[in-house]
Amino acid sequence: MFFGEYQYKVDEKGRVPLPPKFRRDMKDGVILAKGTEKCIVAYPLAEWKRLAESLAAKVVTSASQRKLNRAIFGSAFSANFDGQGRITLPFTLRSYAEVEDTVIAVGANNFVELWNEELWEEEKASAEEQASQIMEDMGA
Amino acid sequence: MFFGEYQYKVDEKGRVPLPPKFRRDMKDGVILAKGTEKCIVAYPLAEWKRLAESLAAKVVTSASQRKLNRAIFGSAFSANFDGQGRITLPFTLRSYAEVEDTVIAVGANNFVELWNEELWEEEKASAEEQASQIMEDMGA
DNA sequence: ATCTGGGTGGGGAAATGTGGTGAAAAAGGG
DNA sequence: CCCTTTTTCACCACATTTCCCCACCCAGAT
Repeated sequence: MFFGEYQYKVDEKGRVPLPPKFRRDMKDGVILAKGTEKCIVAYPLAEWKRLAESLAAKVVTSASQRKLNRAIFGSAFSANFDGQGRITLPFTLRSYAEVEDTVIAVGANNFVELWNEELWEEEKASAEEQASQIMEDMGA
Repeated sequence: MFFGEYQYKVDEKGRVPLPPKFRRDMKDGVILAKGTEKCIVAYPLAEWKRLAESLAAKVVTSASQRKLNRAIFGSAFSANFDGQGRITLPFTLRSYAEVEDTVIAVGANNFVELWNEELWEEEKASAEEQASQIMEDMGA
């Protein structure tokens, strides 16, 4: 289970460390993919397989099946930790998430999200706003 | 399992490298065929055999089945990797998929698709749209 | 003060992408 | 049927990139 928020530098080669606690749950391998929001998502290998299977099972027609396959598998990259606990982010993903010299690693239960710093601040603010809105609705 | 998206050059002879990870799962041989969408599909030999058998089981039934068979088997070519990990794409397939001097190799679980760059961008956009739709329905 | 764990930076060896050359096979014409 | 021409395929060579390992620094704990 992943939680917490950590800030790291991205070096010239696109390498990013992940928190030691996260590494332990990802030592079998990591799959990187585009998030629905503008971020990079890192799944432990087992978790990603589970997700891919449950998605593949959903679809009926073969045309949409193929299309879905492309979306799921096409945007995925496998990554490994080096001796220092870093993974290299492919250029296409960095560009998509606007990750440059700083990255925020956010634990999100089954997976980890990697964000551009400013985009994360916005996302967090709006998430908290929504949360307090929901809380109010529940209280009333 | 194939996944990820890679861009390569096609040289004057129609040769295209595939990612090293893909090669390992295709070292027994590759079959190239027309995709249902406007792309080239590359199957590992084992996967191709499986596909051929499941088609052969249905072959007698209808005229449309026979047509499908001809379309698939008629457009199929076997290919081998050269010492540099490249395969040569037959001219008919290149022409069909509008592949010229650049190609995108996309992993799609059991097989690999080869796309013209612009056509792939279009396809990817619509595939991702569909995928996020499904994700929302699932509540993932 | 020393030791340990973790973040950052850099260098060197191996792997990979790309272009080219030559030999063998195929095709075509005499 | 044989010789010539063209095409195809496998191997060679280079430049670049990637990956893996080593070294340093900083902070907290012992």
